[in-house]
Amino acid sequence: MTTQIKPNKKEVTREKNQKLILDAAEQLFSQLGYDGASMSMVAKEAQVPKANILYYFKSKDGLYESVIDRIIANWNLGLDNVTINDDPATVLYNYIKSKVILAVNQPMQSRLFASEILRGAPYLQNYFRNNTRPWVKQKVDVLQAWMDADKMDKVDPYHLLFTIWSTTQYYADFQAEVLLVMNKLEYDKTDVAQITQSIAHIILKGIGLKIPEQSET
Amino acid sequence: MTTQIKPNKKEVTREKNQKLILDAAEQLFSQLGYDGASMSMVAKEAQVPKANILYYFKSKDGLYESVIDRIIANWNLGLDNVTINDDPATVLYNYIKSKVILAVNQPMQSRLFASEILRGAPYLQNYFRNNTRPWVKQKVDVLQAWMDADKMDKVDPYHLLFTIWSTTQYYADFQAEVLLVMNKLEYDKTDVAQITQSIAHIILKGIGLKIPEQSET
DNA sequence: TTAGTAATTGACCTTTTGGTCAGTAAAGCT
DNA sequence: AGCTTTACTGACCAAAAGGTCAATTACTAA
Repeated sequence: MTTQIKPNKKEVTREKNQKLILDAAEQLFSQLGYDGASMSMVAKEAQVPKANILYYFKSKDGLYESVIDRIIANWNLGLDNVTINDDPATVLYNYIKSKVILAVNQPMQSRLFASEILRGAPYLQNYFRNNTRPWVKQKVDVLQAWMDADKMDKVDPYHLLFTIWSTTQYYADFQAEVLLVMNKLEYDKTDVAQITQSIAHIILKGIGLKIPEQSET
Repeated sequence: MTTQIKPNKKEVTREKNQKLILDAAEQLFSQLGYDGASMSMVAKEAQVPKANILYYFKSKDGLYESVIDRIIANWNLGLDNVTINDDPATVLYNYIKSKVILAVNQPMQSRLFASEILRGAPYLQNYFRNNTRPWVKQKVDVLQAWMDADKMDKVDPYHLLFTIWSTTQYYADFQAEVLLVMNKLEYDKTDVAQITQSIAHIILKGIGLKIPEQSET
């Protein structure tokens, strides 16, 4: 006899409504920024009374924080379990590729983070301090080891990471500019490959590596 | 006998006050974004009555537009007068260097543009269409000519430009993140050189060029 | 000087903002 | 079923937003 988990209607509807609200808030915050999006807009978008949002999330700040927390929870920084024994070219190529795919297909979250950082990252400070910084430190060590072993050029590993982040995120955060300059209405399917190829070519060759053979998916 | 330009006290004070207001607005908009900065904050910062701002600039939109216009007026896209006969390495190295210096020393304007683009560039659309796009087209042609002449690797010239823009601007727009990750309080004097060197190394080598000999300033 | 015009601003207005709260509805429990 | 507790929400609020305007204060030109 399996232990039946109590359905608990209350929790179910609460979770459902919270998801509705968080989805709407995420979209609006990423589109309009913290100050640009209002509680009533979120309420309207989520088709939920405004007071309900306040009931769940206490305040606008609370809602915003919850949105950020949820993104972080699903946020994979990538490059997991990289070791000195891995092949730098393969690892970095895949990292670039995955970041470009993310930037083109799911720009919202990147933009939310971007607008948050632009304002001094009031809500992300702890995240950067406690998560990103140690994560970076670890990758930097691996990069340094690769350099010491002459597997790649000696460049500042921090700036190398920033280079990868900036070039890839650019296509999400500055999408409007990219499209205007290139005179396009939206990214098309060939763009992901084109962008990945260009960035990977420049960065990998730039640190003395070769683009690895394409692995079929 | 030199033609004496009429002092015209009215114009003088108007210009002086407008500068005061625009300076304050530029700072606040770049710090807090369009929605985050209010007219009364600008008034307080500029030490001018709020109604005065409205008198000069008609509306918040008008003020914002004037701020952007002024930045654009002083905005030098760089890479002027580049021709096929120039040396790609020198030209691109100097471009990267000047952009890094700008990013580190005057991040405000870059951030204002960034937050504008993040929101879909409502006020910059025309600028991108009428100025940036043709400017880019011209540089792209030169880059393409260099590639055709085998002076550098064949990569998509648009994405090459985006790569330069993204990597350099990153240090202005995402300064908060960079500093947090690197555990610094602010950029120091060595950073400009360090950043320039890292970016130039990766990008120039990445497109088959060599960093030119340092020219003394 | 002085009339005419433009510049300036304190007081005021409407709308929207984030947020509260008292009352109602809906579970949950025995 | 009936009682308790939690979930919900319409109505409301003070503060702040952007913006107007009538009255006052400069300037300028004759």
